[in-house]
Amino acid sequence: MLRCMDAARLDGFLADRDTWRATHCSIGKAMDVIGTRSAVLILREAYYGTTRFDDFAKRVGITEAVAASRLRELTAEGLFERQPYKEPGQRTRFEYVLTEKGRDLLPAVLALMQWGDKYLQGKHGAPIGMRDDATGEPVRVEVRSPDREVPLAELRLTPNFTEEDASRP
Amino acid sequence: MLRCMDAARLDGFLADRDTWRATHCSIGKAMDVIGTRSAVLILREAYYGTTRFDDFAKRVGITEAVAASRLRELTAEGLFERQPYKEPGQRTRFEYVLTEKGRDLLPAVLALMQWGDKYLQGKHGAPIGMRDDATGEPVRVEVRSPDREVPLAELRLTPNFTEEDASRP
DNA sequence: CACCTGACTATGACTAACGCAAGTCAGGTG
DNA sequence: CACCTGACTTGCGTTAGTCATAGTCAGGTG
Repeated sequence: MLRCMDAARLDGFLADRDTWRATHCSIGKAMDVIGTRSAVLILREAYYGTTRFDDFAKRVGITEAVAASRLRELTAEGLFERQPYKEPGQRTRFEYVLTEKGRDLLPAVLALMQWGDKYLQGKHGAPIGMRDDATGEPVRVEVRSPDREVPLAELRLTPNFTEEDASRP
Repeated sequence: MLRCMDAARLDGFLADRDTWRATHCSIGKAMDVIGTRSAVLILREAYYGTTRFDDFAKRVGITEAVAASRLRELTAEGLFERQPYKEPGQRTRFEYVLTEKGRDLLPAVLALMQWGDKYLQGKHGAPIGMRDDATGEPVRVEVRSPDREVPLAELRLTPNFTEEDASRP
């Protein structure tokens, strides 16, 4: 515990890591919602503009059964809305449209992409480049305070709950 | 495909979403590495400063068997290094220390946390607050170009590969 | 040298995630 | 009215992720 040169700084009773469990941790809860490969790839496709059932299955490369399960779950969790639509001369169908909750996962998904681009692509590098459509400048995902990017070692974590809560389920 | 008001802009042949598959996609590759709940929570603990086997198992709340598997996999993938250390009067043991590759996943993990704080915590809000240790300012994960935060609808994605690559395995 | 402790390994069982293949079903088209 | 198509559902088998419990193993302590 003396060699924490690359860890965040833990404030208050958080500092004694043996006295509390991160049971209400948002990271765990988030993983319960989008902890599968197919869920994240469906989100990716939605960011690319996909809205229809068959397109999700085809473009993600999963079976229709899996696409149906994931879309049902993600809709139940409120990341997608199932909306009726009607093309002329066609019957009414449903499409899966991102909600704000779904759109707000963009930083998480892009952070994964950015990491994969750097470490998992070999010499080819990023297969897809991201730019600001308004300015043409490259886009990155950053952990930052208003003025600057903050590295892990300069992050300070403070509890917003009491020590008693920490031990409860 | 006309209602893409909340999707990224796809450049070049990317625009015709039916002609290519995201087979080399970094997001999928990243999910192959950290697609499990236990892997992400182990990373969280590492960011909090944990380095020892038993502590990972205990603090994450997983069995030692699972901790052993995940730490083995994450070490094999290069996110952790297994380093010998010796406390005085103790025998030599091993600890799991984050590599740069592991540390670089911080934005992805914090993005999940930020999203979970907003949507999965009910009225309590974020159980843990993040601040810049140098300035005391709050810290956020952002998708941004040098000057500003970029929303999904103003992201432009450009291919760094050829149309032929797009169809290959 | 018996004991303890930290770091694992082993066994067994259950569930979730996934693929493949086939079936259903509603409504519009010829 | 037979057919087609998009949007699913069903059934089956495999693998991966997880838990619970118990066992091993190395080395330092008394």
